[in-house]
Amino acid sequence: MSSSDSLKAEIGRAAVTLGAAADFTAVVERPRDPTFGEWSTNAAMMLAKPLKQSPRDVATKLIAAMQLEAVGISAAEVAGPGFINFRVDTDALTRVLPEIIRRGEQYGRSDIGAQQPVVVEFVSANPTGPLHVGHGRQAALGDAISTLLMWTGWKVSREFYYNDGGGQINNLQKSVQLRALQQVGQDVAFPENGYHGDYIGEIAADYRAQHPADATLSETDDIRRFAVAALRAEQDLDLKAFGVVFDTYYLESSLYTDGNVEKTVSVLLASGFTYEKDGALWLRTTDFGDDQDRVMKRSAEKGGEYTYFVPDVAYHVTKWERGFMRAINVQGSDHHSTVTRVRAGLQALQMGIPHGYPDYVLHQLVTVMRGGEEMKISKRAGSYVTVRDLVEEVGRDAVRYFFVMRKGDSQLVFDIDLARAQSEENPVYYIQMAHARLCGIFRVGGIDMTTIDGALTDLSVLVEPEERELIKALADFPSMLAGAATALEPHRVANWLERTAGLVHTWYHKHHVLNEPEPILQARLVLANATRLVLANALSVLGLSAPERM
RNA sequence: GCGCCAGUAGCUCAGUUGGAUAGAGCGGCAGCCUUCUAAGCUGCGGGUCGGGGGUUCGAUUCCCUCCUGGCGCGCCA
Repeated sequence: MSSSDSLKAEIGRAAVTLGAAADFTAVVERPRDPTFGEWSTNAAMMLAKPLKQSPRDVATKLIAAMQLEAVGISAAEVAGPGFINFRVDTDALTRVLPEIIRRGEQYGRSDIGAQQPVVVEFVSANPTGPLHVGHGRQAALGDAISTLLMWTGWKVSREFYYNDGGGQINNLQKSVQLRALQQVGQDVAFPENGYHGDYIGEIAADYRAQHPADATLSETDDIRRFAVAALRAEQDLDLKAFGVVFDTYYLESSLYTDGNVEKTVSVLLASGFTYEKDGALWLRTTDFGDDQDRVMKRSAEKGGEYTYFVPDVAYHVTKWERGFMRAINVQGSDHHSTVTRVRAGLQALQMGIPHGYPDYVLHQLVTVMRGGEEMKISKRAGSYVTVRDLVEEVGRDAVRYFFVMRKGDSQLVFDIDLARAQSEENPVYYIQMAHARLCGIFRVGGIDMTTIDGALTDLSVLVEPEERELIKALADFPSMLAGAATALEPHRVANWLERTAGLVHTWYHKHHVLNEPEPILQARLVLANATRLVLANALSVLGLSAPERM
């Protein structure tokens, strides 16, 4: 139980003695201005109306009714329109430091998820080209969300869905085939909507070298398999460069071979929500909130195949049947039209899947700037920046940080020149530097940090304002993390890191540790060690390294 | 035309789920290295929170409406 929880409970108890409803719960938060104290509540303003008294009167009575010492409060005062500000005594404040060190890499973890299984699907790029910067944002975001959920007690499975079927794959196969034919001197036209990237020609050359038996370059199945395998291998390298590891790769093609598509179709047919029109099979998704009905199976003139929609629904059925009570899809906002469609398809099955299944985290697309010009991200035009290019140019940590430092809802301009120019004053270096500096204290002092646990140290000497602010930030880490996980918003971790790193630099600059009198030295070593640990934990949540020296 | 997202300092963006005098970084200006890393620190200036209504003790936050930008609206994926 954190100190704010016990304070909240005490406010609630006191409120009931004044006549508040038994289920009254106060809001306790950090006041904006640190001179107001450590905690603040608006309870008196919330109670003013039901109790028919002025907020300030309620506040005064509330304070009188509370047992402040019992919850570590040294002073309480009424402020403004009726806020109550609380001051925490130093002993209660510093109590968190030994706890942080004791829990170490576990500090910040909680069991909100109760070990329930959740699948987080992200990247899910078609194997038709290398991963571009948009995928990079998704990889950083999806990976951080997954880690956040793990930290808050969910059993997380990271999943990559490969669209290795459908028209784009046929397009890929044709593109490779035509490039191969051109390479052996045949005068064949290359379609405008084919894949124009240089990598297509490379794959074509590799195919010819490894399949000498296919002299006429007509084995389309072989070409398709070869091209898909080659691009999957490329994407794996991209992901490896980025440090993202998936638990499962789910192949769209397996939904056909395993019979899941047919099974889903038969259930939908039996549901009564399908109909035929213009020779095609439709699903009445408008019955479930979609803005138009969707084609399941194309008419004979259009090839008679299932649309992407059907295996997509079948895929999400497997998520449910594999035991994932919760599913989160991280996608670019250009796919947002699939949200209601997939949910509608799952509802039409009437198999007890919840209405909001799956959850979606949609992120706005990334605009890439280079040399002051916007680069068009188009796989078919073959002009775009890959994840690997980016990692090689600015480093993995910096790329990851830049992609998660902003809320997914806001558009992200990734100016490559700026990212490189900023590398010396990059926020990620600023944060990592704070960690390295703290490690430096132990290194220079010749002190083994593993011996600093604070269990028997007198921490009451940590009275400087900069120290109290820093300790509060460390104490807030678990609730910040829980909030970020609940909202699926990793950028909150980044914001916390920047703020806390700033507090570290301020403290470091103003107060020394080594060569201070023994009691202060010991107490500050405890603070330094605890801070170092929490910074490292926060960095690891975002998939960033915590260097001990830079 | 309809749907989703966004609009906050010169620029890039936060804003703890409705709280107090709206913040940070960068840029600008002025300072700080015999002291644990100057990859850093301190101070100053900078605002019609897109506009207008509404809800209430209280709105950047919730509702309505308009303006601007991005994305989507296929028998593509």
